[in-house]
This record gives sequence, C-alpha cells and structure tokens, in this order.
Amino acid sequence: MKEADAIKLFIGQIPRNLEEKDLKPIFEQFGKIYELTVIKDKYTGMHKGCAFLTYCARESALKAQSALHEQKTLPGMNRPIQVKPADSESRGDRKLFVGMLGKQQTDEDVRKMFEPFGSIDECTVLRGPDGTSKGCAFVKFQTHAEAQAAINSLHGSRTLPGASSSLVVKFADTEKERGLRRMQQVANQLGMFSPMTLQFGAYSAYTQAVRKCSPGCSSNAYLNPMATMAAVQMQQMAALNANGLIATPITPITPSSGTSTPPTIAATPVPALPAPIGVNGYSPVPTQANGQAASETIYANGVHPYPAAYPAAYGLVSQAFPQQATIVTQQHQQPQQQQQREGPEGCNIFIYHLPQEFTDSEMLQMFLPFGNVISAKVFVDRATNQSKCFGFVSFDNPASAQAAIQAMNGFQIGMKRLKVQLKRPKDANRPY
DNA sequence: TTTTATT
Repeated sequence: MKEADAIKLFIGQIPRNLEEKDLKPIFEQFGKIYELTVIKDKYTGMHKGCAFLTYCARESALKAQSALHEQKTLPGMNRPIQVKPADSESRGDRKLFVGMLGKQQTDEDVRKMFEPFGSIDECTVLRGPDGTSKGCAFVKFQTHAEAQAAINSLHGSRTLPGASSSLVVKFADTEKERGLRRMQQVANQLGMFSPMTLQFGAYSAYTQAVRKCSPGCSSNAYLNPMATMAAVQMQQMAALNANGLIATPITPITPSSGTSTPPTIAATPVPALPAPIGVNGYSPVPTQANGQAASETIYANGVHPYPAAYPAAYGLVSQAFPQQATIVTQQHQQPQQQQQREGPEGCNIFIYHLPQEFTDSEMLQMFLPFGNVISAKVFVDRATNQSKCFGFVSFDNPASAQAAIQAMNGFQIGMKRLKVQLKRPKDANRPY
C-alpha cells in the first residue's frame, strides 16, 4: 500500500475550517495519498490548524514538499503553507535555540556562524510583530551530532555586539518545557512576582481550599483571589514537574453541570484540580472516599473535565496574551467605543459572585488561561459606579467557554463561590 | 533570549 521508505509530512498553516476532504484535492495532484489526518485536540476536538500526510510513494512526498512548502498561503492565513517531514520522521534532537544574538543579526548571519558544524535544515531569527529581532534564533541541523558539535564550539564562546552576555547555544525547549514556561508566564501575569510569594500564597490558599472541601469542616478565612489563582498554577506546575504529565486527579471530580451531584460537592471546583505533588513527595491531598464514584461518573460520560480544561487552557495561553495586547491597543485607539463583542452561541459565559473589587481587567486575567477572550465586562451600577458583582466573558470558541466553566464554576473567592455558566440567549427565559 | 501548529 505504501512504500517502506515513505515519508510522513507535517502540513502547517491550514485554515481551521478545512477538513480532510477539503485538503485532499490540494495534495493528491502529487501522487496517491496513503493517509491524511487533520490534527485535533485530544480532549476538545478542536482543529489545530495542521495535519499529517503520508503518500504511498516517497517521491510524491518530495514533490509535494518542493512544490508547496512556503509556496502559497491558504485563504485566511497570514503565513505560507508548511509541508515538511513530520518531527516523528527525524532522528533525535537536532534543533538548537540560540540566545544572546545582537539585534542586527539576520538569518544569514546566524547561518554562516553555524554552517561549519553541519548541514542546516532551518535557520530563523525570531522577530516581533514589528520585525525587530528578539535576539534569538532557532537553528536545525540534519543530525543530533552536528547540533551537539555546534553547542560545544559556540556556546559561551563570544559576546556579540549589543548582547548583554555571551552567546547561548543549547537544544531548543521540548514541548513539555514550553508548557512550563507558559505557566510561569501566566503566574507572572497574575502578579506573583517572586517564587517565595508564589509558594506562600499558593500553600495557604490551597490548604484553606482543601479544608473547605472536607466534610464537617468549615473555614471562613478570606481567600485572596490572586492567591487562589496561584494555587491553581502551583498545582499545575507541581504536577508537570513531577510527571511531565498532568496528574490524574485522585480527589473527587465534580461535574459542575451534574444534576444528581450533592450541592456541597457540586460547588467545589478545587478537587477537580490535579492532586498536587508536594515537596519531597509529600502530598497534602487527602484521598477522599467518595472520589472514586465521582470519577467513574465522569469517565462513563466519556468526558474527563480536568485534563480537558487545563491542558487545553494552557495550550492557548500563548495565543491569549497577544489577544490581551490587542484589547489594550484597541482601547487606546478608540477609547470612546470599545466594542462589546459577543462570541458565537456557546462562547459566552455569565459569571456571578465576583468580588466587589473585580474590574474588567481582573476578570479578563482570570479567564485568559482558557482561551482567546474577545470581551470581558463586569457590570457596574450607573449611579454608584460600583460593580454589580457579575459580568460576561466571551471566547472565540465554545471549547474555551466550556473549559472556563468546568474549571471556574464554584471557584471559591473569599466566602463566595463563583457561578460560571453559559450566557442565556437573549430570547430565552423571558416569560414576562 | 523559546516559535504557528507535531496524532
């Protein structure tokens, strides 16, 4: 069916509305297609804008790559289509991150510097939206050995003009490391500046939250919303650090929409977070007897809300921040009428029991981790200018809205718990 | 000073 030396291609920069049937005509002109798969998010099913393609013949793959790679841009895309061997086709780690470049250096300058060590597949200086160099680059060699040789010779070997320290040459971050980096950025964004603050805030918020969830135990302690968010972040980081994976929750999972769930648990999102891995292997989470039943309920539905919510959410963070920047810019450009954009049906959520002091921007921050926020509005009393303690957040897709609901409904802030649900359509529930 | 994505 396919040749033994067939190449699996990675196809990038494809519009998210194109499915296999739409893509097929573009590629079959180069030969018989063995397999073509659009890549979708494991949990949300969201189209990731890329695909894998294997031709029956190796030659077809080579022809398609040379004819299409970076040669045309599909409708709605800003960058040209990518057609190249999938990562799974390459052997070993051969991609380098190069830091501490001067801002003036071009792709060609960097290429010249690395050429002596082997054949370079890709060489790109990272640039911001305005085209300014970020002072770093990615260089991909054909083999791991070549990359290693470049590290050995170049790392720390010199300080380029305009750089603040000596040249950095190392293997590029893995996907896992990038995830961690993104979460640290989220933590910073939430105002947690030092590791000490972060640990302290997270621990106290976390223990209070756990106590609150234990039967027969009540805590009236005030939870700083940012410390509470810190707790979420910390648990994520701990889980990732320990396993390289999101830990499977051992504590009760709670379907926020479940009708048969006891109210005390239904409003408790904290156990839906992964079991934190404590320092030195100590886990502060008590395993609760009712946890298993709750978990099974979820799996029976085929939906695992926790892994769905957070990996998906953090996968979107890198998109979420540019989005936030966009919002800020828009406010400057048209301060009079920043549009209240509403997303499509299923993308808009209603949030009640917000802390009195929460503003649009704080609510935005709280929901950014779940996707592209296109609008975040706290409702304010006209007369007093005081928050009415509720608001609306709109995402650009329903999966983000569901992730936000799943993770944040019932989230404890102070003595209250957030109510987070889909915004009702305008015409519904208006009997009077 | 870490990217537009890799089942």
